[in-house]
Amino acid sequence: MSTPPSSRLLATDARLPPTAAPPEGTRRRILETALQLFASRGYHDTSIRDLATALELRPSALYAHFAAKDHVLAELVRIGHEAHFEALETAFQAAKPTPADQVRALVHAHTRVHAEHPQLALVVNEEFYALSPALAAPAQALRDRANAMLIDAIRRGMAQGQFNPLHPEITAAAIVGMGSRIPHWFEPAGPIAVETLAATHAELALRMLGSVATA
Amino acid sequence: MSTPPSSRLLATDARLPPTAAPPEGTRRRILETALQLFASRGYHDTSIRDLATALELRPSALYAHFAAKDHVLAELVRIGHEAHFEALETAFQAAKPTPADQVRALVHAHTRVHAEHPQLALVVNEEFYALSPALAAPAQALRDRANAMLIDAIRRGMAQGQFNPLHPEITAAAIVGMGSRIPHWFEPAGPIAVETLAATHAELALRMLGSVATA
Amino acid sequence: MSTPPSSRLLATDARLPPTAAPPEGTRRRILETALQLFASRGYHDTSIRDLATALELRPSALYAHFAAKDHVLAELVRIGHEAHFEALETAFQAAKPTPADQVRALVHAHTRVHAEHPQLALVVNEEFYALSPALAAPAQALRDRANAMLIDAIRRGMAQGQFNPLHPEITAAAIVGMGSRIPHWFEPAGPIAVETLAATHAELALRMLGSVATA
Amino acid sequence: MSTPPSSRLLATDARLPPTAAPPEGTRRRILETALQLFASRGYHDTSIRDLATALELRPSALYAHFAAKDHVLAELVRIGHEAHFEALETAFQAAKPTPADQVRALVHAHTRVHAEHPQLALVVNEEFYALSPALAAPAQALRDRANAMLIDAIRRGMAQGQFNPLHPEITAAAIVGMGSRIPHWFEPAGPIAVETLAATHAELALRMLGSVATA
DNA sequence: TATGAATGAGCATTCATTCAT
DNA sequence: TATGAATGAATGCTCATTCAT
Repeated sequence: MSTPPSSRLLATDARLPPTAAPPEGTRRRILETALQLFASRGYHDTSIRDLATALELRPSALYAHFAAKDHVLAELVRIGHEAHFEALETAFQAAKPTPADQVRALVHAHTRVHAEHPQLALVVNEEFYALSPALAAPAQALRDRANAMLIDAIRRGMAQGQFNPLHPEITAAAIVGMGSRIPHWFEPAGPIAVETLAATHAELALRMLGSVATA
Repeated sequence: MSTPPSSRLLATDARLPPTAAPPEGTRRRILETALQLFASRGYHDTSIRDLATALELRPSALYAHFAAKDHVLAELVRIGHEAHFEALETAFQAAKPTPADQVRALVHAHTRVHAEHPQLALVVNEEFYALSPALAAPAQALRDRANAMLIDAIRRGMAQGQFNPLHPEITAAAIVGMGSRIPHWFEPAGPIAVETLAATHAELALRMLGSVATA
Repeated sequence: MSTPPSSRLLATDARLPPTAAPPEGTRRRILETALQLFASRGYHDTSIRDLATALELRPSALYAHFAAKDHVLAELVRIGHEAHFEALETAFQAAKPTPADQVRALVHAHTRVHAEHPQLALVVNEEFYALSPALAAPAQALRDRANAMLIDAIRRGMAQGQFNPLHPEITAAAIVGMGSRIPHWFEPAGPIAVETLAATHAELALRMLGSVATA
Repeated sequence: MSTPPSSRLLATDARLPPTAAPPEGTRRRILETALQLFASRGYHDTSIRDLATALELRPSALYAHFAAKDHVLAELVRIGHEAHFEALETAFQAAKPTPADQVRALVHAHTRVHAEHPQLALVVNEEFYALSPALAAPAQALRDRANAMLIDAIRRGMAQGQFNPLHPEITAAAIVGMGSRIPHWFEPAGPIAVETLAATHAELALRMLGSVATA
């Protein structure tokens, strides 16, 4: 028998993004607490009992709010993807219509969402695979649309001679990946401000793309 | 009751790196099979019975080779870290002693290891947290040393005026993170060659650092 | 492979003493059935499955009532010690305040408890060691207090010249031991009445002490 | 999860009586080590692995010496009963042919055996029930013959008007029981000498029988 | 004699879930 | 909405024992 594992992520409070969030009440409390637990110990290592204990509720009480354990995860994944997609869409629409500004806006928003909601980002990115295809489908659709926005901007930048990536697919994957890694090292209460991180990631993306405006 | 989740990673064979690998025999077969299962379904969603079934062995037989389930994971994590560290050290020593060449060599090696052993990379990066601190300690030490090699090269490049990163910490995290993301999107049997990926990541890293030689 | 062992004790019903007993319900049924099984086959040779089968319950149902197998034993040991201690205290208070009468009352009560609850006596005396120190502590404290009552009466009898034991410690151990042995040979449904046994043990104790009143 | 239980008996070395003992060698070492473990933790709580570990042997090695786990216990029980019976027989034959002297001799020997071999006495008396009837039979026969020797002496003493027990069966059980209790409280290295204990128990027996010589 | 690897049954316990209240 | 009691399947692991070497 071994000592219990260390936690994956120790952020103090697991907030749900205001938009796309469910109303106040027990259902919301369940989601917030599940977010905390799934982020720190993983979906499969969190039992319904653990969740109920943290909520000061009996396990059976949860079934008045969610049909099954994986529906709780599915709802968190849905919320995370919707908040992410809305943030990207809003940023994109507010950006000047040049590829560089659009990429900057998209990466900035992408980074903010990950830095401001690290637990949700972790659960969305790393526990996603625990969902059955049916439950994962809506989220996957949003994910594909978000990726398409970035890739489209990159293509236009290349077509206009503004971007000069070494390899567009690899570069796009690397840019998106910067966001996914945030919960693993970035501390919201640490020395780096979220805005600094977002701005830096945006400029890094342009450097990676060989943007003529930046080079 | 939901349909079973889709697999996280569907690579055909889970190879162990030749160096730092255990000798042939049942112990080795257990590690290879566990690697496959842990990579595709996660440590917590793989039972000893699943592992035994895949090995055509009885569950109790595993305990003649490993003291407990988490010792299997710990061994995989150890092997992964040792292979990674050795690859980086070898590449570093073979590189010309300029910061740019050293960064290029380190990122190239880092990328190769992740692309050639995606299951091991996934388990090492994403199931690491399931280990107790005691079992995780040796791997953590190697990880810290590997990170230090890259950060040291970056610092020297900055001191010599060769690198001009927007923010060294954020940039270092982004460079290292490119490797960690590989198993999530890169397919060894796909259209991009490992060598292309490694070379591209290396050049991307120099762009991110604002390397004068590349800019 | 050998034939199964014979039972240690085959009394028909395992009753719990009315005082210090838990209320009716499943928890009580578990204790009564566990008492029967622990007495006849021993704690370590009784599995949770055996217990559940005898109760016509599934093993997992027991865990709604007791945290672990050893908590069932600990509760039985607690009940046994409390009933024993209460019986001794009551008998002591009702006795005339002479050492001889007090010893007679204590040994009489001690004997009755063992003869009327042989399964509980057996479990308390012979499975006690299977408990961890923490779970055994409360019972041990009561045991010490009960022993002290007898030893104190013996000392006073000696001081008053009423008892003339060959060796007080050995004699006290022998007197107490008469009770512990009861479940091993005495049959409540047999030819000797409980009252006869208790009265005889009381007089035997006085003989052993060389009581002047009896000699 | 509970802390491990305390040991039932903590005597330093578990010796086998010289008579009826097996020859030197591994078989003997197994018996001695098993005696120690069975006495301190009980037969059912001692695994073949525990035994092998204590012997610095592999579990499978034990099967070259004993057919099964319960054969080890059966052999210990046999040795214990033979040593006990021989001691009683020798003492009886050396005693003067009066009932009082015979009882004195029998109780003296009975006590010595229990005090000098407390682990064996414990295992013989308390783990006996773990044996199947077939394996227990030879020991049971010796036990019955030993009891008969004492009861016979008591009957003769009564017939000759030398004993005046309150109740012969109860008194006989109490006398025999003094021996069985010894391992539970008597410490060979403690302040009471074995000879003192044996002599005291012998005189206590005569007091209990209302022996005219002693009264 | 002793070993290492394996077996098949069994262990205590936990799992997600149900259901009458 | 929430509970207490229960379920049936599964969990990681240990058991006594076997057997080829």
